[in-house]
Amino acid sequence: MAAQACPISPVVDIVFSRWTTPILWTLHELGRQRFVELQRRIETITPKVLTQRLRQLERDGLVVRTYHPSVPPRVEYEISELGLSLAPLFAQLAHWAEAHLGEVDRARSSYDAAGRPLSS
Amino acid sequence: MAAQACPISPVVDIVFSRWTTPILWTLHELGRQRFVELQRRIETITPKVLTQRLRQLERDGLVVRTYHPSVPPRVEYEISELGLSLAPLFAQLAHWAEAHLGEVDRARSSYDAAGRPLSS
DNA sequence: CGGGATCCGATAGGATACTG
DNA sequence: CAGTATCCTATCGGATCCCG
Repeated sequence: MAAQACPISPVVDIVFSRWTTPILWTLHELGRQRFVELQRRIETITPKVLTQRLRQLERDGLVVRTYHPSVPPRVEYEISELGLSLAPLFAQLAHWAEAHLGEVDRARSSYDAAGRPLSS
Repeated sequence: MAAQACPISPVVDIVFSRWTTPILWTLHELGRQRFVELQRRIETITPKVLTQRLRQLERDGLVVRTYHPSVPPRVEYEISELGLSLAPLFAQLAHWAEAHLGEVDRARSSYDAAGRPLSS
């Protein structure tokens, strides 16, 4: 479902699909966590969607799921080795954000200010 | 529409929303291009969606649109200065892809091979 | 607790025209 | 050429209930 002629599309689909960044970020910052903890951290996500995304991340090898058979059951999620290899990438992303997000905001303001005459 | 507790979500929304990577990549690799050229390069995108994404990228200041009033009209798109600042990020992404995409594939295979007993 | 099952509405995005 | 307009579908994601 990606777009050709772009070698990074596959990675983007894997790493930057919906909700994956908050999940990976949370796991990276706060370490191993249980399902409810993740749900509370991310706040706006529903259990259903969280499960979907966690399964996908687990399948892609970015996250490790550990099941503890007990009563009540306990399941913990943590970043895998492979997931950790994304850290520098995320760091650079954060750096870009800090450096250039203001410019984006300004660009938007000026774009919205000029009432797009669709030419010129 | 982003998720809290994750400082890079805003950037992801801007840079890695659907179709933006192929568009930015194409413009970056092949330089200034007209609408149809982009459409042909990306192949699977429809004119409507291409317009939407280009407008968004233009609004965010990542792409510059130049309108040449002539018959037939000519419109050209190119990466902006701000868009160019993403280059190292894309390079690192490509690098990560080359280094780790194989592991993702293997993880998927092994996940699919084991018929998920949902415990263990 | 950690989900799965089901229903359901919103919306992104494809297909197919048509125009300045 | 560079889009816009219209229609229509598919997928996403929210809400709710339930189960081991």
